[in-house]
Amino acid sequence: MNAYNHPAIQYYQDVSEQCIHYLSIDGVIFGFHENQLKVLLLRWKGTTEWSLPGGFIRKTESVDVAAQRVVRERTGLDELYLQQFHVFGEAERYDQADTWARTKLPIQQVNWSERTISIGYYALVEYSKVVPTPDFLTEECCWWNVDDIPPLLFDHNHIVAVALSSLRRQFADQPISHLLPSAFTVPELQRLHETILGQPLDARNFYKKLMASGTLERLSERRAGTPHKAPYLYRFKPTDI
Amino acid sequence: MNAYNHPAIQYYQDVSEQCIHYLSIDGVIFGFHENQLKVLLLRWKGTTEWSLPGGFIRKTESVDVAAQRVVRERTGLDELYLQQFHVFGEAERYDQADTWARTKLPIQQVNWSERTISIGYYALVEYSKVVPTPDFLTEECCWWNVDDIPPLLFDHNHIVAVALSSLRRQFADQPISHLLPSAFTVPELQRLHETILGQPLDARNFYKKLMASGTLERLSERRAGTPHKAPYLYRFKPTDI
DNA sequence: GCAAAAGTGTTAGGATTACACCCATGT
DNA sequence: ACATGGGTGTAATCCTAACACTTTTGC
Repeated sequence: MNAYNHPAIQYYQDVSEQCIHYLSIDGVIFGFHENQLKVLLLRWKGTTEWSLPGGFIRKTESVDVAAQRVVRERTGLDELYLQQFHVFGEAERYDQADTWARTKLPIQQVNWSERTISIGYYALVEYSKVVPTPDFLTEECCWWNVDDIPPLLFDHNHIVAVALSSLRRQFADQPISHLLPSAFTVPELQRLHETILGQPLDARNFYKKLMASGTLERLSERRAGTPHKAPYLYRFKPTDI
Repeated sequence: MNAYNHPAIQYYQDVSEQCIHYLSIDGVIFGFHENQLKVLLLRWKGTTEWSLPGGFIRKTESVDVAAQRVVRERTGLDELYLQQFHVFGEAERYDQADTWARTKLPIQQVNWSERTISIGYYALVEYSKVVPTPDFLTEECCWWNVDDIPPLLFDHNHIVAVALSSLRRQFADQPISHLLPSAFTVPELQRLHETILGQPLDARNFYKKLMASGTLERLSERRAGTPHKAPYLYRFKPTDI
């Protein structure tokens, strides 16, 4: 394949015609597995360089819909907890020449050296339901522990950091349901909160506060297949509105 | 003046060349005066229609800088507390035909019927320092009590509502200095907080909490020229970072 | 002097934190 | 039996909310 029929060229031509210039979406897709908060990253074809998934907004498409599209294409998931959290609008967000060189795209061919404003969204998804799927510019899509993220392309390390702090602020005082399956145990929820907060929590106080919130209901089953005492399963009460 | 030399035409031509398409900034400029939270609005030429101030982003300009520019041009102020709070990106945010008719612009002449994504910023400014200045499409710029805002052009009533709730959330638990002069009295600060929260506060508890925060220092002067007992002036301690 | 606002301390209640033991299960 | 994690109550502390009187000043 030479630079002239590189799939990026057709893609950027289509984007150029159909999408809004200078504007993009970056998605920080959070999952939770084995007591680790994870983020979905993409490895670019023929490189060892990683980035967040992203995309562009069609000229008549709602921004939220575009963000959903981005996340859906990488995860296969449709019903999403999706939250706009920041616009990254600096005139020089990163070293463009360096970054495009690292992607190994024949970017000279596509007139896409303009500056980009990016709208950051984060998604909270159920890890086990995700089918990580690379796009046509990338050859690998997989989960990374947020604590072990390598240096990313563009300013994506910064975007992840802002997403994480937004997530922490937003859920400072409410239980997070979206990263777990609909039925879960209290200790599982506690591990999730501990991971996001980055500090251990007292099991008794956690349990008490949770019950006081009145949003949980205990199911009749317990979590099977574990060693030791089988914990009860709970779910969030359906909100009847 | 006919439609062909309407200043809007030249403006939109310039914007079209120099600025990013489909993207704009709307500014919710908050002030505080006579125990009322106020917002700066513009009345469009030859109409009784009001809107928020707004503007466009130059192709190589940081979004924050563009927002500063918008606010500076309407207020004359340069050092601003400015906060990005939401992106309004719905595909159909308002009835375009209706809105453009209400502006009485010869908008058929300017090819500007495209959809717009708007980045919302709010600014907290010192009321007395503002020189409200209309732009070339508007003939009046003045303060409105947030509680008395008329039906605005575009979806600007919605934007104000979101700005206000962001402001309340953001300052749920910290004193707001930016809407008052640098030296102020505790009762003045209390009125401000009461106005933003929409509920009365207990003076003793307010005072205690404020002092406990350790961020205030009492000046030697008192507020002169008031009837009754002269209150002490305070200021926020300069943060030595 | 009197009306109006400023300035301040104490107490009660609610929420948060700290802390320890028994239970169920798989090995 | 024992190792491992689950499940739960009580007491101390801190924070928040309620509440009233004296001081100052202009009129």
